Amino acid sequence: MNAPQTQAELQESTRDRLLVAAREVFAEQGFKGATVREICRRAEVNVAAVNYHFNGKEALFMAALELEPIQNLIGSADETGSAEQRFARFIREFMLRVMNGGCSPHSQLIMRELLEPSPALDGIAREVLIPLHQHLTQLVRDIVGDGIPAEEVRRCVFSILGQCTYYRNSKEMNRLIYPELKYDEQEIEATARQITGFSLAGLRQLASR
Amino acid sequence: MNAPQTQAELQESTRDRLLVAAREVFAEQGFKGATVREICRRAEVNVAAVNYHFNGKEALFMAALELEPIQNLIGSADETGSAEQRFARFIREFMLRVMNGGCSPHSQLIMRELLEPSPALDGIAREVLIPLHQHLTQLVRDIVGDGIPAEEVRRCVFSILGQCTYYRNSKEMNRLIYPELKYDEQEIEATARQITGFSLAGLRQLASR
DNA sequence: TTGCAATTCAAACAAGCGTTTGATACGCTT
DNA sequence: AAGCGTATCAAACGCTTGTTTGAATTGCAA
Repeated sequence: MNAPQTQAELQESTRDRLLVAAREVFAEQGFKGATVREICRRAEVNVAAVNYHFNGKEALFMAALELEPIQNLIGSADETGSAEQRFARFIREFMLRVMNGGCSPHSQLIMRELLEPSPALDGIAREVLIPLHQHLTQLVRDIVGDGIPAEEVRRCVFSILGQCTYYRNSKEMNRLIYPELKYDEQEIEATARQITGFSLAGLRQLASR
Repeated sequence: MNAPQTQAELQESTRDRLLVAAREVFAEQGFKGATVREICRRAEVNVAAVNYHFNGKEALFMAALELEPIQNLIGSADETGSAEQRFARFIREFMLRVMNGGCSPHSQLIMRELLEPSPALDGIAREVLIPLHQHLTQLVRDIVGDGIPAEEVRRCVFSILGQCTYYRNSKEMNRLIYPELKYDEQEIEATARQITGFSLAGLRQLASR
């Protein structure tokens, strides 16, 4: 029974190849910029496959999103240690997933969605962004204590997420300004430490008021 | 001689109306998402006007960019006061221009370019982003002193710009998460204070090492 | 008024888009 | 081998895109 049954299971199925290619192209070009023909060319399948296996470009986009990886980041958070330690771990995990140095285009896709709303924005907000904000808000609250107004905590969450996403989103642009900059794992770790240290300084200042 | 000479000067010229509409639509939809027909519809001109007065969509985009306003932000910087005071003023000025609460779509357009590279990216980098980074780098350097390695200063600049751009770029998304959030002038000022305070804490920590 | 260049316009153009079609090939059961 | 549902394919569909065309209109000088 462990012998391959069908040709579809021998070689990676058309459907799966489509999903892989779709994530790449959508991440690079956005929903509008990506074309069905380019996706199919990269997946080496016929254009009609998109409408056969999914139901059009939009449904393919939804399927390509696969929100679980980012959801896992929040769900599987290590709850041990001090608030600051948990915060540092979270930033590191987040950055490793968000920068696509060896990482899947999932995050790139979702990050892109963050600023170029598409038909999938609602679902992403509900399943990823709101939990993300809630998780980060709790982490910040644990650090600054209960004496800080909610809107200040919210702004801190914005400041933290802003730093994280900037590195991802302006990669292309930064390459023009700092051509020598490489985004290897070492640089990502350094970036995570920078964001952690920078943010903790801001949070501690708030906590000490 | 102060009487209006031509009809073109009586009513706003076709060319100018095109530029205004183009800035709006490009800012809202990006270069790829914007359509010539939509721009012309809003400007109430014929579609052929784009290719008559400019030379196609791309040239219209370049003309619509008008980099001066952001360049002015750097050029006309008030150089009085301490480094921290200059930094605070800069963040406030920057945020007021970047959030389009009553502001022209110029900044929105340029900010959009920051993450959705278009044919104009090179020019923008040369004329706006590099001076912006240089200016901010100098401000940071003035605060942290000369003892800090250049790459750490660079990461600080990233952290600061990240905060500034996040508020702009994830406005749409944040409306889904915090529906009650309004981006009036008061909120923008509060945001600028948050970014300033948050960042200064991080910079002071670095300076004290 | 006449003439001329600049401007505007409706219409059409070729190219690209997402999607549909109908035929063909394949894998599996009977 | 025949039959059947699944999967693939080239081709075409209808639509939108940016751009071009050639005629009509306008503004101004002679």
